[in-house]
Amino acid sequence: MSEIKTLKAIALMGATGTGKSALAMKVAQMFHTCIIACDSMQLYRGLDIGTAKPSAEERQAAPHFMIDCADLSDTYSAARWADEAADVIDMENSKGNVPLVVGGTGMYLRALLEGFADIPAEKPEVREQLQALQKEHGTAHLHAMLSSVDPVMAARLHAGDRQRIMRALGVFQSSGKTLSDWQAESHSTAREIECPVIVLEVERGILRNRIAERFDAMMAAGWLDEVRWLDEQHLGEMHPAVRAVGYRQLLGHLHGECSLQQAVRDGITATRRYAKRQQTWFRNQTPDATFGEAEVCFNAVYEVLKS
RNA sequence: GGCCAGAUAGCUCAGUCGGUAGAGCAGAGGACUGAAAAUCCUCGUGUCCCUGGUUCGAUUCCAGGUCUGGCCA
Repeated sequence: MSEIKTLKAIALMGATGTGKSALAMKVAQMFHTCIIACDSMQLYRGLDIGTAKPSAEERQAAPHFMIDCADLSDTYSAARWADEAADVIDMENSKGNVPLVVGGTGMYLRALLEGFADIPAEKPEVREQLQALQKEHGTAHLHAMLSSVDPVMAARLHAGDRQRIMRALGVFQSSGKTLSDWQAESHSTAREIECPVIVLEVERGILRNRIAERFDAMMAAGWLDEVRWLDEQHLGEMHPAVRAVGYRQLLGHLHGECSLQQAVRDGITATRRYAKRQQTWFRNQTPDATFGEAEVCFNAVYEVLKS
């Protein structure tokens, strides 16, 4: 039994394109601390340009964690990220550092701060069967299945929400216990952590322009070659990387579904919608956070780190 | 200059046999407990181009005008 210690970190979150990484770099250098990427895509090796991954120089200027820590063949999850991030925080704390958790993946931060129910992994063959069923009979059929097995969860989920429905069925068929029971009964993996959350906000209209400009810059930097490489990995359509914003649209073009120009346009739109979803998340799921523009966020981080 | 076809939501268009109109996309808001850059839910009043005519009533029919395409000169 290790003694219970309180982890200390500070989270700087924000939608894609808000400039949180640049702000985090500045603060990390100023206080000689490290950055833990809270990003579900930057952790994959090979996805560089399209994920706006920090450059080698930037990673040298300030230590970064949870970047390039997985192969594309790995299956990552919020819980796994949270466990590994917590280890990094622990290690850095013991060196006297308060790490900056920086990114836009809200659920990963939630997993770190609140923990998840301790549910055993789903069996891969169960998942495959469910996917086949979904393809053949549709999502509503799976929802009906869930209703007979876990009515509590079924009532909570919309009949079209295939991802969550498949998760709920997968957990039940793998463990013999319903997801709602797991979530209600199981002890949480929550750890002791002290981590103020600061959310960098940028006015929607400005963010929209920035997203378009950045998308073009990524194209100019050779993003399409990266997507060609990704295509050659033959990951299958369920892999997170091939469904990621921008990658998905550019893959569509490579598969002859539309012109490059159209793929870029659709990719920009998809990125904007993603940013909007992130803003909705932070606005409503992290109500205790400090919200503001760069200066407000800098001051908030400064107040925490100077002590 | 002449002829033809258009002109309806931010965009592409449907429709109203004359009773003031609706889809897709875009956009906005929301949900979110191990794929989350995912997955899903909700939201449609707009001088129906302008002016006049017919009519109880015109966005719809008629005439003229303006603009945009196409064809002919």
